[in-house]
Amino acid sequence: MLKAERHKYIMTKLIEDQKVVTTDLALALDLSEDTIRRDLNELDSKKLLEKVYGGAVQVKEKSANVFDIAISEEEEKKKIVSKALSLLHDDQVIIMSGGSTNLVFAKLIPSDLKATIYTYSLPIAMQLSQHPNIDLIFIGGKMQKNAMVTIGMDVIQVVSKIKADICFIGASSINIKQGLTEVGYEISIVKKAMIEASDRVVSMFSADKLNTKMPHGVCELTQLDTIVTDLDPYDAKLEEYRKSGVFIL
Amino acid sequence: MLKAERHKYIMTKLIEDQKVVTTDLALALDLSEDTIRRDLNELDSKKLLEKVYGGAVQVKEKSANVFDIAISEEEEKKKIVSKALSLLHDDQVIIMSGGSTNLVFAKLIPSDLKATIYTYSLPIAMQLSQHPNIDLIFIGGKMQKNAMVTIGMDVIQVVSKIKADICFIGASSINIKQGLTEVGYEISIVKKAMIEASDRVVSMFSADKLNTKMPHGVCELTQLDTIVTDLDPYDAKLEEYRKSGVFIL
DNA sequence: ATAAATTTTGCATTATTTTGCGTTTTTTGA
DNA sequence: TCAAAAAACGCAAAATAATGCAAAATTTAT
Repeated sequence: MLKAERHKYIMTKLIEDQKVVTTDLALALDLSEDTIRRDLNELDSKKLLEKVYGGAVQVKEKSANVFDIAISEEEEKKKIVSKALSLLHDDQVIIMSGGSTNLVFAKLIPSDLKATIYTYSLPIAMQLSQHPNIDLIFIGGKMQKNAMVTIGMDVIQVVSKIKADICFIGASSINIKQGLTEVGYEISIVKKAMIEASDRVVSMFSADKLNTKMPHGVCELTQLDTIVTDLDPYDAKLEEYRKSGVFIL
Repeated sequence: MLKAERHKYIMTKLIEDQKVVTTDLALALDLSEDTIRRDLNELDSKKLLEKVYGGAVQVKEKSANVFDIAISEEEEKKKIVSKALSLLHDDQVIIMSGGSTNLVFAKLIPSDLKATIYTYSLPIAMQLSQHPNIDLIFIGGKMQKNAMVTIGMDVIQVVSKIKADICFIGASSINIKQGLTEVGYEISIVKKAMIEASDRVVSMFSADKLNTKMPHGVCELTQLDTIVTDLDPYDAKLEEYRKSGVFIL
């Protein structure tokens, strides 16, 4: 009996019974348990089954839940965004861009806050739909799949008609000379529109974004009202930003 | 019996009865209580259950995670929607309403399907954003939070401008006389617009929705092209629906 | 076709895991 | 507070797995 045949037999048996037992297989195929174990190990390393003590079971298909979004350094980001909670007040009209920092922010928004929030980020909208007192408006359009945000003219058109009190803009990169810059052209346009539509512009990001640059400009430093980072506001790294007149939380 | 099997049995039993009792398990599985306790401890440390004096109970699901959406009778719904997969073709323009049945459908859409899909459901958009070949357009508007869908005039306006090949409409209720009916007025309006915008109208639902009624009418039975249920198309319960001319999958 | 090289297999040995039992400790409910 | 039930602990026996090795089988090269 060929090894390939055995493997096929094992896999068939596994589907039939949801499991296979080493000793049973050795008996049925008239082979030593060692050989069976080697087969099982091989199939296991190919992820075709999961070897367990005494035999093997079916691989539990990782439910690959689309919905649990991994946030890197969530604790770090919590520290950043919690500083910005003081900027929130009842009856504000708020625009939020996408990004994991903003998502963490959305999680921490107190549940008694009464406000109107516009966003074009799917995860943020999901999060905010838990808040009973927030009027949530999702800005529709073509989805950019990896970032889970809508982009394009539809988004711009809606954003440009909003009169918001404050907007929270995630940042890909920021530096003294170019200000905020973005990887994607389309996102940069949307963020420009957000800034136009808002009385106050807040950007939250971790310090490693400082003094970096991306191809597409969003706005000058002077157009930002407030930036929030994990650093102390009086940290030396923020010296030049402070000089530019932007408020640092 | 393999340990993996036992663990599976315990978890199943736990979901069935909301709890498991050590002595009962030892009896049912014909093992010492020590072994059961060890299993329970193991599953507890994996956070799959919570061990208590005398047995174990379900882990108090951290509802903290907004993103895992519970779908009741998911397996049942899979059976329904998989029948409808044959209605999908490349290059179609599709509109999908919300609802858990449609969400299950979205999960099963083959990843090589090239199509344009419009939806106003957050979870469905999240799901479809995993599909590399689908052009996804989210229809924005005010969020109805519990259903995680957008509603209102903004939605209607966008939908009414779509020229779709096919739309998939979840159903709250259906009966011979009134056709499709909905709990919410706003949703009923949106669905009307969907039907107007589509060449072909498909509704998927489980048989317990048959011959029930909600306050707000969506459409007559004759406006539906296809309905998909868990029943056999020639089941007696569907007799009258068949007579009305609607195609039954 | 034959010899060499490689792979596969089974066995002995050693290591690891699992399991049930007796005992002690903790928890529960009266 | 006390007694019964359950859990934890240590331990030893049994089952299973890993490892090294040599024989057998298969493949490859000449």
